[in-house]
Amino acid sequence: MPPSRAKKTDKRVLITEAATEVFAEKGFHQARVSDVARRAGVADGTIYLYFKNKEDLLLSIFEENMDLLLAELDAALAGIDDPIAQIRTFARFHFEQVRTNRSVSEVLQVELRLSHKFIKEYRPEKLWSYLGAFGRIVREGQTRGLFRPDTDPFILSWAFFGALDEFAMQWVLARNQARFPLEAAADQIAEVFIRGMLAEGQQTTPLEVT
Amino acid sequence: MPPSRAKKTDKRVLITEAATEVFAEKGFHQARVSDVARRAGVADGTIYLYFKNKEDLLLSIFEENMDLLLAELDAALAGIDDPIAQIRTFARFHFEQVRTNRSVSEVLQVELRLSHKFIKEYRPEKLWSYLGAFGRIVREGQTRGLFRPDTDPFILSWAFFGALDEFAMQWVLARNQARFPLEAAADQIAEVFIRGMLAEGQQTTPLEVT
Amino acid sequence: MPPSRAKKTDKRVLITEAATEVFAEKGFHQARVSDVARRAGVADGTIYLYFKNKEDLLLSIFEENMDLLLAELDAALAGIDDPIAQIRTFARFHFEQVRTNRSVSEVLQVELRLSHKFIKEYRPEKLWSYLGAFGRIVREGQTRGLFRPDTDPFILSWAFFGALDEFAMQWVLARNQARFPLEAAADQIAEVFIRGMLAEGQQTTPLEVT
Amino acid sequence: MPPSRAKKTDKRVLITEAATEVFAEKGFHQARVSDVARRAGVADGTIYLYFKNKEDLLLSIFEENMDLLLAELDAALAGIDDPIAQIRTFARFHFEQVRTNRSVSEVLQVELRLSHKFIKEYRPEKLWSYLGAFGRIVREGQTRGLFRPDTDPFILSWAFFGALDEFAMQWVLARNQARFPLEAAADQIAEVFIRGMLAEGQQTTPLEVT
DNA sequence: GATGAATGAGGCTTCATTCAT
DNA sequence: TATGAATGAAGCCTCATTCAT
Repeated sequence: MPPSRAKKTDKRVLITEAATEVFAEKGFHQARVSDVARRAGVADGTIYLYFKNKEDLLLSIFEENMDLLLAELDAALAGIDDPIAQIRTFARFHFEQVRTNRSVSEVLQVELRLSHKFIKEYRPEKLWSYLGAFGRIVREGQTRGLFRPDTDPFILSWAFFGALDEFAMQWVLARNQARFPLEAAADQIAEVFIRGMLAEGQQTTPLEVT
Repeated sequence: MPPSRAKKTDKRVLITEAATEVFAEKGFHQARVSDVARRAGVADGTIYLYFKNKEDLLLSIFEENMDLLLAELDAALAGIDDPIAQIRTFARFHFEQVRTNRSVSEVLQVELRLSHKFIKEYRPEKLWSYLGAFGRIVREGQTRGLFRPDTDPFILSWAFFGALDEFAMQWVLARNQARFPLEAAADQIAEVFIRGMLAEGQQTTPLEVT
Repeated sequence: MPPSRAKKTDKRVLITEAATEVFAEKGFHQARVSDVARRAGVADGTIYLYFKNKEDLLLSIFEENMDLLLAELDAALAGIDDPIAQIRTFARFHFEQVRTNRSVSEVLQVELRLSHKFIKEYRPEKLWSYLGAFGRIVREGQTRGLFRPDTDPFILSWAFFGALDEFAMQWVLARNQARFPLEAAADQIAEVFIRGMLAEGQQTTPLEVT
Repeated sequence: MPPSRAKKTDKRVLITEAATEVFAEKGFHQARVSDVARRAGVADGTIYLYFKNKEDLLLSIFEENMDLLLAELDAALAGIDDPIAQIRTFARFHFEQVRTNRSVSEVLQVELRLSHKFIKEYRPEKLWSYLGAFGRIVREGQTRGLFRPDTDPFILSWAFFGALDEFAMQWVLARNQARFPLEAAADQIAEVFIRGMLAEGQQTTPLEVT
């Protein structure tokens, strides 16, 4: 890779990471472009070499982080066959991401709203893919007779995501984060959704301890 | 009621309602204070007789509607003894509010969360009592041996709220709202949480059709 | 005096006194009309029954306080024949007023500037009368051969007033007012001006101790 | 000096000078920031790259001119040994500055004093060194037996400054400036203070004509 | 006379974006 | 590519004044 191209990439990444942090700390509207520039160690104008405008920067963060998230989710679910185990893994995976990339998850929360509301032409398809993974698990479970056929995968996808995300948000916001134990929550939420969808006569596989 | 007091009250309400509509339509940041004033039929300055600043106006909308919401939630749950029925009622109630007060919901769901101050300092405390209602239902169900004793009412409160709230937000934001059927979602989500928490050997009471 | 007229007079005085205090504390531009109203215990609108506008209120304070000041200065100087003694009395009188009516003197300081600068048609003739008293003393001293004929009463009037007023201002502003001893200053300043104007061969009358 | 630095400096100076003129002409409160910007030939926002806000701009004018003034006063007094001659020079210097920098004086004399912040928090400290020069002259005169030992240098510093300053203000404000002859005033005021402080048996050195 | 809620013009300030270097 | 000084549109908010009661 020629050094010039490497440099270019570096700077873009630098800006993206800085923006993620700044947006997470101050909120998108409260954050100034020059804050991002300072944090990234570049000049204000440099940002406009890589992004069309402030909003584009926000969407890019969303897109890029979701790409990463999706790839990792796929990897996490890859080796698992049992839908029940997959749901548990999904929940744990989500909270692990939150814990590891706190800023990222904070920004995603906000963007979810911003992108829907103000950017009419923008559709958060990456988010749908994320949810789609849960929908597929449910449908697979239904096919196998494991889950009730009358549960709606689409509705429950949003519900499951909302449940995880709301708890994650509380954890992010909490002064005392011990009040919001992520691991316990992952298992509790997964368990409720699993049992809640279980067909008559089926039973939960035992929870594997990690 | 003396006319002068009535007038005073009217004007505050006028402004709050106008602000709710305008914020819902254009978004908080895109809305100008003078837009709200015009819609309310008052002068710009009048707004500042009742609200400290633009953000205070936004937070007041939350404050006032939450008070109302809590009172109505209590009323809705009041006559019901069965925890299972209460959960179903809770879910339906939440979505009914969303549908009935669409502008209000839009502001609560979307605009408020873009306020950094609201998110970071304000929200958790005010939601506590709304969530508390669900927590109480779960604990009562546990006491009666209806729900598993190993479910955590606190975690599930946030999860339940998150599930409802996320779906409600999608409905509010959706261009095609038929994609997000509120009644079906209420029952689906309630059912999953109920079954998900049910103790061994217990069974769901049949879903009453409204 | 009919009670209604007494009442009217009372309220005007109330407002004037409140305005003097408020203007002294916050400055004319920083003070709000409603501050004055609150301090006076009247409604905002009431002020406009007695004064044309905020500026008129300021000028009225000036006029009224200067009337009082002039009358008292005349009384203080009345029984004194010796110009030298009169100058000493003038200086002491000025500082006594400052000490007694601190707010008044603060406001006069500011108004002096405001009135000159912004109210083109306004001429602070009351101030000129105040200064005129000093000019007359000087001229009388010259007539009697006590003071040098080549001192300019007009110039020295402003100089004398400036000397007194600047020191008074420092006293007013000082956190530690002991640093600015008014009595000592009165005598020092009077003495310098007296000796400074004395004709050759003349000598100061001894300073009477009060 | 590199061109970039020169340009930056230029713009700050440009703004300061424009502000001085505009404030002198219209008064601080009547002047709009955009007036200053237009006069300086810059955009409104540019002013805020160099000054915190409008009042900071006003205070900066004071700050910068006082620094200059002090340096020039020191230079003016530098070659003179005789305290009496120094006092005359001081007075002439003060009025010469006023005449030469009329706009600056107008701002310092009038506008600054309408700033509550300036008056209450700022002024005394900054004047200290200007006044200190006079105090040192008096003390030197006392040491040499030229001035009475019972004159208080501190009190007379303020008095001297007040005398000069008051007359200067009248000159600045006067419609007919011939009424306030600066040279005559310089000599009159200096003479009064010199003779006023002279020890018994001492006599004034003759006034050198410039 | 007295009230004080309402008015609304006007200005300070911010900050995303540009562009000459 | 990178810079960062400069831009200038736009909007929140203040507060002197009015006027219906």
